[in-house]
Amino acid sequence: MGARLVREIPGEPTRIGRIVEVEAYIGEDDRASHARFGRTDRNAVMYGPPGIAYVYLVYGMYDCLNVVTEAVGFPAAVLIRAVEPIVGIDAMRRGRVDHALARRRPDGGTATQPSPRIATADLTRLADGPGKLAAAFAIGREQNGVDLCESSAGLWIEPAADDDRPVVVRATPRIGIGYAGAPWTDVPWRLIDAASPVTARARR
DNA sequence: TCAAGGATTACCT
DNA sequence: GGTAATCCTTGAA
Repeated sequence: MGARLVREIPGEPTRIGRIVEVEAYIGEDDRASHARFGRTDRNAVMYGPPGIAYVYLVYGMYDCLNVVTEAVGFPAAVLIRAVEPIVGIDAMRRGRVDHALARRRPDGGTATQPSPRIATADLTRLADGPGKLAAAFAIGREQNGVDLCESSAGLWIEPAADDDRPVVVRATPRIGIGYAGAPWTDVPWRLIDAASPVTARARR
């Protein structure tokens, strides 16, 4: 929380965002975790070393970025749910629009497809969800398995700057995991920076 | 092989 | 506040 997510793509401006919302998924016992069925092709990186990106597709249309945590052999990860845009705002907007365009079906007839209506004007809504964040930072499953502790893959995480605003942590239940059942639907493993304008509309 | 459903979002009422 | 969109992964057959 408060750390900086950095994205470097050749020919594009650098993107930097301050992490203000995350969720933790811890072990095979956690019925909300992708590791709940044990090791599979999809979740394999969760069983590897910490500091690695785990990127997966949700609902057939959005990618989500996680950071693997814990020791080798123990599956755990932190889902990055929202960032405050700091650097590369226009590139983030472009990422959102590009994602929306890619989602459109080819127009087979005369019907006009509406242009993507992406609310890119409001900075607090540019990357305020896991799918939006991945689109804004041009992150996809190609980044699954990259080392987030070094810069060679063009995607990494840095500590907060010394003069960054301190994080005010608020913990709540995780979002969208009703299938997990009690007690997993209630454990407060979602963390929010309560002082961030990005999380001001956060549920609960 | 098959059917079910999802760590979300945008758009509608 | 409700729900469609959309593709993969998963467990079961």
